[in-house]
Amino acid sequence: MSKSIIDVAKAAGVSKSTVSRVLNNGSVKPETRDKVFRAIKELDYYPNAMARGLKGKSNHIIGVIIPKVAGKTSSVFESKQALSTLNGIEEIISKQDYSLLLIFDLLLTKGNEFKNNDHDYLKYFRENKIDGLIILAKRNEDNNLQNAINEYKPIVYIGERFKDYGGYNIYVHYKKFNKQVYNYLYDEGHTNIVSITDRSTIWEVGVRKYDAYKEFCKEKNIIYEEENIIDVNKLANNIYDVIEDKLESGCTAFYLEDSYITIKIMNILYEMNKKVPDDVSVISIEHGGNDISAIYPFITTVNIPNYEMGKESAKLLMDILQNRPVNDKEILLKPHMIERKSVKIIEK
Amino acid sequence: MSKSIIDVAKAAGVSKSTVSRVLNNGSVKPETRDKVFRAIKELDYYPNAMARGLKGKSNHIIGVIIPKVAGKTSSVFESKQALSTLNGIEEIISKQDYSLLLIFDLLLTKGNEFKNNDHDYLKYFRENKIDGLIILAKRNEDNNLQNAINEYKPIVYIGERFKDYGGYNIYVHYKKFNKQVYNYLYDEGHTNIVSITDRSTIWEVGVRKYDAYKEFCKEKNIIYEEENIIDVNKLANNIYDVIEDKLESGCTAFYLEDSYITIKIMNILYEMNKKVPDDVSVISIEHGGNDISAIYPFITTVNIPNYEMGKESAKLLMDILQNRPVNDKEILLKPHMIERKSVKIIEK
DNA sequence: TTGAAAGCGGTACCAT
DNA sequence: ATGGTACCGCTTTCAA
Repeated sequence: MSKSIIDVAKAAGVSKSTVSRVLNNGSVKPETRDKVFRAIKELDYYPNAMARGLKGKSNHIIGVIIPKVAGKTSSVFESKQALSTLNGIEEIISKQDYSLLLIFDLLLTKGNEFKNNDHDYLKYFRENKIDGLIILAKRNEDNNLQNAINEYKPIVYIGERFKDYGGYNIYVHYKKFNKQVYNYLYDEGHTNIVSITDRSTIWEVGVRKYDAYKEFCKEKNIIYEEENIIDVNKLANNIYDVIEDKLESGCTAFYLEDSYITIKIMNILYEMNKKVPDDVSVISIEHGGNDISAIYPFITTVNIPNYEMGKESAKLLMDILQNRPVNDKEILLKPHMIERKSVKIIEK
Repeated sequence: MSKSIIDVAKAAGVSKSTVSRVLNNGSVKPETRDKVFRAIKELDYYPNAMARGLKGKSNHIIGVIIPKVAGKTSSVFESKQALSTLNGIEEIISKQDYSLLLIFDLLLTKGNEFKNNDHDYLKYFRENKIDGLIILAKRNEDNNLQNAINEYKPIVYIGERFKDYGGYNIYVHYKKFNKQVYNYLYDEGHTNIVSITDRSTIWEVGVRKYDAYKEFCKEKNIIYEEENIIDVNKLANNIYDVIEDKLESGCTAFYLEDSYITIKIMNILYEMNKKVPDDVSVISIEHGGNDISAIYPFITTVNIPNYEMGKESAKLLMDILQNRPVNDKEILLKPHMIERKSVKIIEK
């Protein structure tokens, strides 16, 4: 049988109000406080978080909404983006004695776009299960979020800039950095660039590649070819053929989405006996620290600060929950490139 | 302002008892039920999980204790073991509309062993935050667990066989399978085998290698050399030298702990211009599906069913929580080896 | 089938 | 500084 505050009160010879005060750092005479603490120890008493929550007290749980892409074989816990972000969140959260409630939200594919499941994540607020929420997902089309920020407890959205949102937002400018990558390759002499991307990723990185490429082509006066961005989800088992095709038609550089794709492509290039960067250049995105460079130490990569995004969002949330002043409701983080030896300089 | 059961009762023109009955599938006249549901919809009412929990009702949250190894740079969300297991858990849990509360437990290093932090994970039960618990950790020395199984809600322990525990246990026989690996290499003609392992992993796989190797040596009449098991945590930056050393002293096969170590060693062997398996044989452990074979398609691996362990443990927990009959309190799962082309047959 | 009321384990206000 | 008590939102028993 579990002990209640009344048991403690009896054991300590005080009223339950006093015990409550001790528990909540109210003003209590030191001796009384000691008595109560002794009783708590003796009885091995722990306050019931549920009962506390009833009065609107924090339960020290924050929710993280993690998108699950329906139909994708690889699951949430295999996405480097999500994992790095969770890492960052955990780093902050666990120091503050908060715990993480993972809320999985199914993303349904709808043509080329995603649609959030009707699963209503806001119910976790309504049910009072969480004190705050971090959302890692495509949510630009999510109207609920708009209302939620007024109605409920704090919500931090991680991903792209959420226009007209007005809530807390940690973001990276995906289109911009994608363009920077294209420009970098261009400056090294590459014009026939093929991206292999993954639109079914949880964030918008892949999606923004299209706009970036379009702008890039326009600015550099290159003919825009839609097939120069390949969505792995659309490829069945013919990646090999597609790569071969692209190489034959003059592609000099591959821009790869993540470690999974990079590994796949590197294996294929190896089978083809193509050398990087002598035969073809390669540039990749690292979503989780050095997940690519650990395997291929010579590949030039762009590092997306997912870990930092997680960290910043958790910090922000903690600040809000603990009534510390918040400077910026929106924080922009920037990817950075690490040049290694996988991009060949092509003389023009 | 959030709505309460009383608001619904008023709107529906019934008493709050009736609303409660509707919510909990008590017997209510169909028309009344309809009225109440309509009111619930209209008001956008959600029962407060806290208030429910107060009466001992399930809150549909299960906890997962995840060990964090203190001082290790790589974090929880980078351990393939933990991730695969979480994947399995998530797979089951989310179908049943439960969510996961992650509880991070710091593991302190104490000489060669680990010691659990004084962080008391049982408080999550005492505080009524969770309905059940899955523990992924080294806990063989944990006495609290012993009491906990009687005192609290269901706990499933994943890892090794937990002797004299009496609780729910999903396990793999680590020593046995380690020995099978050694025997396999022996049958292919290898006797000078070096393991590169990681004792600071969250589970006992690495630790059991020592016993396995000892037994193996005894049975096969090989001189047991402690330095033939190398703990990466003890190596500073001289892995390269150590590998070179071992190769020079006649080592014909490396038995590698996980994908991180495998990647590291493969890179070093590449630098040394040593070919696998011509110059040296390699066998690795996959903790997360094909995390190694995706990168090195020719490496022979042993697959530890972490995903399945997660799945089984979650199933078990769900069965218990939902009062379904439970057949086995202990479930043994078995790793399996996939032979590829990284082990050379040595003629004697 | 339904309603009234007690109680779950706390918090917080009002007295003393 | 401490105690008494109303109340948080819900479940459950008892009576009607």
